[in-house]
Amino acid sequence: MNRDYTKAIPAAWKNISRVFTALGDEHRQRILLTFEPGERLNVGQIVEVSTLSRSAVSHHLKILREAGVLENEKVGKEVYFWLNKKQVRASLVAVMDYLKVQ
Amino acid sequence: MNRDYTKAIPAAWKNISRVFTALGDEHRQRILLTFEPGERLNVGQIVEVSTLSRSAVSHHLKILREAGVLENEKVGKEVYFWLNKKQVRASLVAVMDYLKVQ
DNA sequence: TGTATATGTCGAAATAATTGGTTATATAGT
DNA sequence: ACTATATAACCAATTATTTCGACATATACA
Repeated sequence: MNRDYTKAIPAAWKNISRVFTALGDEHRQRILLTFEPGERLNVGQIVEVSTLSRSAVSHHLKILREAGVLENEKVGKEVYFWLNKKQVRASLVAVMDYLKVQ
Repeated sequence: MNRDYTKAIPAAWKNISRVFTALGDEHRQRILLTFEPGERLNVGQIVEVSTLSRSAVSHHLKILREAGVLENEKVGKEVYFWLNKKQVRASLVAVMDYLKVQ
């Protein structure tokens, strides 16, 4: 029984766990599932197929970006987003390691 | 670009994604990290090392149980919880498959 | 430089989740 | 049967998140 975890959560876990916060919202899940493998989409395209306002989409994209789930790059006026496969895989594997589930 | 996902989320994904909702809360993460590999803890033990009230802990345990992250069994007066390793691993692997990140 | 377009940010209101006291149920021991 | 203990369920208050309009910034093009 690890009593320490009631007070402090290890830094390594904290970085990993942001993925869960990011993916724990249905709107953000919908955004993620909108991407086809390898595809890059700009904010306007995501807003277009979303039921949310532009600023709400922007908010969710920020959370996904800060969690490392999405990467982005500005190209001219537009900002393109894409799935950071490496980061997502690494986070999920790290969680499995941490919880010793493999 | 998958436009369908803006309206409906596939059932398969929905089941998987409950894990994220469950693990997206820091209190629930703390509870999970309290378990040592293979360990079973009853509610009283978890409350004892938690900063939350008994009813709050009970609530979080319910969410973790409904997401399939924890399993439980009543033994006498006590209810013991343990990590459902198989389920957690399966969910995380399914997410990786779904997002084609491997 | 002026205008149109794309996106981000801020703040207040709406919405949802969390919390803990209270009550209910079930079990074990006397 | 009665009492004590463990836990779950319910509900109201608090707290956190989400949402969207309005404003700000940055780029492209005439």
